[in-house]
Amino acid sequence: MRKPTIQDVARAAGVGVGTVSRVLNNHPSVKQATRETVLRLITELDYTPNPHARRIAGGKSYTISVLLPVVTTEFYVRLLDGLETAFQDARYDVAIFPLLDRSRLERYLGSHTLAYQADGLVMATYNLTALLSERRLRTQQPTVLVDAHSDNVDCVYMDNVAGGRLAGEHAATLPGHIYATWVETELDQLFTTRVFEERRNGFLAALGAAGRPLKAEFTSSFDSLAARNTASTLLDQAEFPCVVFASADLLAGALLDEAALRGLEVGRDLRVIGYDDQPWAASRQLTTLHQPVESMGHEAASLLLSRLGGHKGPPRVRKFLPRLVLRGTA
Amino acid sequence: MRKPTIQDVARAAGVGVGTVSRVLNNHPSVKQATRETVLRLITELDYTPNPHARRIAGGKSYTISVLLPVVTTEFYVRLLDGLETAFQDARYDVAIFPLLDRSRLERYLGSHTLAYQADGLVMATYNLTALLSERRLRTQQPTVLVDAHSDNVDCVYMDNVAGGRLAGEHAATLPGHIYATWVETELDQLFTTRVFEERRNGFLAALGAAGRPLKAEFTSSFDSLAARNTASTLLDQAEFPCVVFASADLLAGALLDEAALRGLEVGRDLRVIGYDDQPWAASRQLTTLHQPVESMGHEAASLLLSRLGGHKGPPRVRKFLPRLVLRGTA
DNA sequence: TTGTACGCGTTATCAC
DNA sequence: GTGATAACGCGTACAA
Repeated sequence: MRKPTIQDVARAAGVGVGTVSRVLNNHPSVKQATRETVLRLITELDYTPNPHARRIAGGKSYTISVLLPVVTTEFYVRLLDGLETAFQDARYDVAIFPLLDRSRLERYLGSHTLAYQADGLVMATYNLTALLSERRLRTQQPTVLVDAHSDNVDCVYMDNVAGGRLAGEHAATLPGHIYATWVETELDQLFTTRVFEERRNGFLAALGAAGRPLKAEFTSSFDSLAARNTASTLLDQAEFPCVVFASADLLAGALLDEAALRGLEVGRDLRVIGYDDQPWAASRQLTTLHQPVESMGHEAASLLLSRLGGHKGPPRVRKFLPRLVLRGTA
Repeated sequence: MRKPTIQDVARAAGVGVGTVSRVLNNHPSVKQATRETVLRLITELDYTPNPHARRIAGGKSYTISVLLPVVTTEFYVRLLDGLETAFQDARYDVAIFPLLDRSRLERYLGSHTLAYQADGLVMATYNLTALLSERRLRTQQPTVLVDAHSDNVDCVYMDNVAGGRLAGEHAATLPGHIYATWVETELDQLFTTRVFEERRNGFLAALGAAGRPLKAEFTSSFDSLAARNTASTLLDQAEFPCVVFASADLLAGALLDEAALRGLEVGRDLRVIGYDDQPWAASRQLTTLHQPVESMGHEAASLLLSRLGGHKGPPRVRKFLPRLVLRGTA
């Protein structure tokens, strides 16, 4: 059986194709009753618009390219979730382009994808605008940066300095020595991120303002084994009671594991502040910093969609603040 | 200035649009002279066909979805290179769908991408056919598995057992105790791979056949810090001369670093056999196993394209053999 | 508020 | 071999 087309829906609903199209695109000038009839028949026939036909008729691709580094992280899953939800509501497709390697960026630039496949561009974590603009011939499509800074294009990012500060301010209210663990910035082989540097700056500033010293700090790479080792080293050297700012929940989790092994009472001998609010954080009572990542993705989409809608004006910046979630561990 | 269309090319070349289309699609029935004229004008006008128009006219999406786990690895870069090159030659687009998370698979299934965006499916490393077929309503598109096994669909993969065996056979010819290092199989948080298990099986079989014992083995997670620690531990315990099969070049590299630090003469006191033949392997004289990953990607594309071309018949299996590259370290 | 008809840039099917 | 021309499914201006 053939896939139903807009014609089929129109015929079945006893209206013209124009009306169906208007319903699809949320045109205000459709009578409520008609709209309902059409919508009913759309679901009844299980009709889905053909995106290709739409693109050729509309002269747009209704597609957004998302360039993002390849790191399996809660962060990117949630970011994509926010982006995709918002874009899908606006009937835009999202084409993900994972940057595994510098050569892959070349491939993206070289393919004709760029020219046809994307009305807009979302770049996550890395600001590749310079790289792009020097290579791009004509297609200078609207761009928004996520989790990155720029003076030239719209961008949204998390305020990691503020997050570190929140952690520091809270830590300063707690008794005992203060420790911290950071993540090595080599997130993948090619690029680096500065988020942990920023969290550290905020944290140190807050401690300084409160007149509390940082007893010692430790660095780990971002994997569970290394996290466990770092936790072990820290607990070997620590004087109790103490409070540890683990700048990623992965590190915080390892700390909790190791503490349990040693019979330390978390929340008393050892207090832990995490960062990320991973799904498991609540059940383990982890006090941590929650980041509104989906909202950030949503906002990024809004900014881009407004540009696609013709919005002119200077680059806009949206900063998102993490929120300290107080639970049992600190 | 508007993008040139097939009409513009036809007019400029003094031919009909049909002819231009035939040239584009490599139809044999075009006179050589005409073809050349058309091709010249295509480049002159900088014409690129509109893929959306093509899709609606052709009734196909000319797009292949590639589902792959998110691991920043030489392997996937090269695999994608092989796949994309082959598909682009056949004028197919590649839509990459990184599986960051189980929820993302749901998103893929839920979107209408599946129905419209893909004529075929490539699944790398994980066999998700069961998951897909139970969810899919009608669109049962041709599928090929890469780096995974299946009895029901075409698949291509590297013979890791053979690779381990090659390493073992070579190791057995060398003097000294034999050690090995493996990688923890938790490649990412959700799925696991069995490649190291397979390499180990092959390696042990070869040693057994040669009557050589394996003195000791070590396990590391797949990151440079852990690799370095493992290398250090191994060299602490090893008796020299010895030969180490490092089942990933990352581990082999760490071993070379650590050996240099201790003043060990590689190729004499310590012999190292790696696996992967990373770009840096040649310059460091690393004896290692080279995998024809691009070829594998190319073959996967060929299998899928043949199905799209109407090929019927039982599932085909293509096994690719790694090749031992003898350099200085062993 | 709604229906009709045209156009988008291709491919495919005819005749020539 | 090659040139017209009819689809393909949708958006949209225009008329009603």
